[in-house]
Amino acid sequence: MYNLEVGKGFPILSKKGREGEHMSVTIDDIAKEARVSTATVSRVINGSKAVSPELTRRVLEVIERNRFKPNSFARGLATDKSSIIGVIVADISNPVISTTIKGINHVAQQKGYTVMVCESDGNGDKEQMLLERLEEQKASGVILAGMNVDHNRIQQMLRMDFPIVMVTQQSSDGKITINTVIHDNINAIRDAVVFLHTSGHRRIGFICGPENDYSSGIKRLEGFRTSMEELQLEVPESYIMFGDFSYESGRECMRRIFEENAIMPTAVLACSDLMAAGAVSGAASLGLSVPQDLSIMGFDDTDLARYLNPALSTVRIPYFEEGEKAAEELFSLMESGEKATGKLVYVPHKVIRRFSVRKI
Amino acid sequence: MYNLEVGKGFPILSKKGREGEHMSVTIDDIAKEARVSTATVSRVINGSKAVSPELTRRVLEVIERNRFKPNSFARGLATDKSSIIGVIVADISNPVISTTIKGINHVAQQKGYTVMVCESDGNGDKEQMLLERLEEQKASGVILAGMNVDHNRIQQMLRMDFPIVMVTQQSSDGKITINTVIHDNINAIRDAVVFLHTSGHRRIGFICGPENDYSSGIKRLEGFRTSMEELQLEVPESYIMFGDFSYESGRECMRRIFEENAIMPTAVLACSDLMAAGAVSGAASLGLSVPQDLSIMGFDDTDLARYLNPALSTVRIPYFEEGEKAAEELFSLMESGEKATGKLVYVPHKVIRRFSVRKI
DNA sequence: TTGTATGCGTTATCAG
DNA sequence: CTGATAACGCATACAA
Repeated sequence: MYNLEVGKGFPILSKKGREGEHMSVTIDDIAKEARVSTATVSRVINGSKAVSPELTRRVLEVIERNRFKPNSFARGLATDKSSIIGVIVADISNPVISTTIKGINHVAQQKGYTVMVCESDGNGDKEQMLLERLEEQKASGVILAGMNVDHNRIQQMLRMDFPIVMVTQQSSDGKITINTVIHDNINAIRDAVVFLHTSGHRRIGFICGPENDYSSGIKRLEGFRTSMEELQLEVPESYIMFGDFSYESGRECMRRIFEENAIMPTAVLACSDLMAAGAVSGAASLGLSVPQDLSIMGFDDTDLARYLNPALSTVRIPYFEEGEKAAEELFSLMESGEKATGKLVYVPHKVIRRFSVRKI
Repeated sequence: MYNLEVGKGFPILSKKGREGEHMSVTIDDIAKEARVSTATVSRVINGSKAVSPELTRRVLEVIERNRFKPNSFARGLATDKSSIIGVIVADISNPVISTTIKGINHVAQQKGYTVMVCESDGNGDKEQMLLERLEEQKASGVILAGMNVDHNRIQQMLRMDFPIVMVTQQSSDGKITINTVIHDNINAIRDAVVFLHTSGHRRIGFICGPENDYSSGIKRLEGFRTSMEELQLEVPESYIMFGDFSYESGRECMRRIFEENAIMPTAVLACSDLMAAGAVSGAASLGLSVPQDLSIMGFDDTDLARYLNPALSTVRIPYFEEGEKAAEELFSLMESGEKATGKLVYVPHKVIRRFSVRKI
């Protein structure tokens, strides 16, 4: 029963490989033991075609008993597909990013996929290299989380073997060709401004992201300018400072706002909780206490916002859900076989009132 | 030249697959175009055996020109190895963990490996499932980062196809069979206690991790008890509270220390910066300000420690380096072909003085 | 519904 | 140093 004839005249290898290496059980072993063909085993594994209940039971039993796991290389070789999805990020230890990854992971795991997290350090060449590595690995899809990419790179990416979706940031030329899930930066900032306005603030400073960051830099600044205008509030240019989302830059921007203005704003809106934290610290070192002397508002609603004293009023971006949706988009693309449909999905934000902004 | 005879009588397939699918260039294409055998191409790709300069040049040129990337499935099938290493963590958005992952990633990337990050949510079954998934993927090795595992599970793990190393936490039965890289919890806590003692504190409270956490719970408590004893300092049991490393638990523990003690400690040492942050907040809500009324010290030296006001004195654990070393250990295991050697490597800690502890 | 026989792209063995 | 070719384990078109 174990020696099915092989019609080619070469010797049958015994089950153990060259040097007693750990040979794992294969679909052939299962087939023989269950007295069916490998095709049948394959069918029950993949549920691809109907198999009689009797055989199904028998096969399943043998699979179970031998703890058979299909070899993913062989499977990949045969199908040209893997069950891995890649995620490229600039910095995995950034809380916003890791929360997004968590969301991606959550749905990927449910779908039986594993995610490969790759860090680019914000380096374009490295990013390209990782994309290629992912292509070698035959990733079924990839998600770019928090990456700032321009139109040229988008075009290159569209040529990859897998669908790509962006999350948290969108392509910088406005033409979204790659599917993207994102929060509405303009309206999120507008809502923050309105919140400040409602609290009685009229002179509002702004600590911005870098100018070369489309979604989180340019867009948010645009949101700030237009909403201030709508409210008919004036904004001296010296009320606007460009940081880089870091704590230190928040501190520095605060200092410059203080130094460059005879009349200080009564509130400062920062584009990340981290910069807001820096701003609070900077204000303190300038002898200003928050919120008595100055109100400060953050953005993101990372855990940090709650840990600070005073706890930060901020706008919550649901990064976990954003990651989940991105993964869902990716899977739907993978299922439809399309590289990109240009779909853009938004995730809702929400102003969170805590103690760093006071009513005046 | 393109039609090498095939001696078996079946038709030669044309290069395009069934439906104009994206067929990628294979080693055969390269071999034909460079007028050599696939074996030779394989040799130059892997540098496995000497190939004449002339052929090497020719092959390389063709590879370059066609942007040939070996198919990792085929390669894996032939070698039974992948260039994937798995990392299992409980919570990817925990800063301590993500920093460790960053370190792992750093060396893995250099070595040409990609890492697969899997989240277990601290769930044992899920952890087992992920381990099996990694086995299916033929991961070359896996790192357990910050996972609390007991002896039984270690034994199971040793049966996996790949070497495993633990980082940040060690096996809970003291017998280290799995290679691990870790910081010295006992001495780190001792150094913190000595720091407090040197600053004049004699009544010291302790906010501990959970009792079922071997490395970060039990060990640190042990460090606290023995070092207090060495210093001949008394510790009422009501000075010791068990948290779970969260901000909220830090707050709660602080409250209980306050409620359960007529004579308050002058300093409280928390086993994570996060709990220390909670403790600061808890103290504030009790009318105690830090460090005037009470000194509080953290552990880990996450970024949060610097962001807080007052900035936390704490003990720095170099998690990034710890991750790097773990990866290095894993690679050395992979190279030697051993599953485990029981090696234990320590990473140095350091007390960081900031402003949450005052001299008395 | 089930079985047979390839092909998938590499590596590695074994001859030259 | 080089070439021919048998695995590697699975999926699937084609037969039965």
